[in-house]
Amino acid sequence: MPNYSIAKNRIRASELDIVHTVESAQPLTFHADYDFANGSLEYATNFAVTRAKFKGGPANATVELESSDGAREFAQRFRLGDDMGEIYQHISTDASMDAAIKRYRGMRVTLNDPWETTLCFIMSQFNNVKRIRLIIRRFIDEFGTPINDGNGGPARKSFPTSARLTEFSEKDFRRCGAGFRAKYIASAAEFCTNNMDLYGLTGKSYDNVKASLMEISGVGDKVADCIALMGYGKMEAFPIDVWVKRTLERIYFKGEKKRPAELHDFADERWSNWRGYAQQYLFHYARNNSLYGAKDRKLV
DNA sequence: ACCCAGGCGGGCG
DNA sequence: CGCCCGCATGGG
Repeated sequence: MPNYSIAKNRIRASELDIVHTVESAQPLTFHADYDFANGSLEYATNFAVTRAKFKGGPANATVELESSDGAREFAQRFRLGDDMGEIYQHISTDASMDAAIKRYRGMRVTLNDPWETTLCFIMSQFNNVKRIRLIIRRFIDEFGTPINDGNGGPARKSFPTSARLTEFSEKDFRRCGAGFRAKYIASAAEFCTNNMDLYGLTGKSYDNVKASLMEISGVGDKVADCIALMGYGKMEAFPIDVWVKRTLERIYFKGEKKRPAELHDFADERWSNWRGYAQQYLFHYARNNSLYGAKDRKLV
């Protein structure tokens, strides 16, 4: 039985919780607008605007798109083809994971444009989610190209391509609040336009993709894993940020400090090829629980 | 005021 | 290799 179905502009999907998905700090949510009162999401992609309205509970969600054009892309972007039952079975290895899954059931890892993902996660280093959103929005405002959504709605701009950003300089990026990351972004935009084809990496192995990404200045182990996971759909990727590190140490190592390499090995063994999903649930769980040092928060 | 944030590159031992 | 440091900036 398929995990979702599309009929014209209506999508039915099991295990899709849009709220937790947009709150879990993935590239799409760094600039998409979600209206909590209406249960509607709006985002720009591929020079088109997609508007979606969500109905029903997360267990059996219905998504109504403004037009049928974006349906296939929506399904791809929210990974509706994933068998969440199978995934949960793989990653529910203990009481902590069970709790995270129970609380955030239906939260998806999203699949985003590789360059968009690269820029967002270069921006993420030594930064916080709220400020990443702020800076990314400024980048879209400043450097994005206007989209005619044919609806008379609020103006939208496309996410600036790497080629587009080569028309600007480190100084311009700094003006958007990128700070010391501005030089990485200038370098990455140039490199990804002239030296590396990010879109040519699709279909390569996780190890291959990650190694290539790490050739980009400003992309290290953690950021490369984020891009592999959310820009290429590599579920073997396990990004270890401060939240995930703290949480793993706390839950599985009695609070002892562990080096990333050891935590990578631990995750590989424990969650096998679905560790990307395990990571996203751990990350979101940690960020929303004071137990792990988080302050109370709603949407950031 | 002080502290932290989805880390990284470079320099040192 | 591993370790340590500085880094821009806005919000709690």
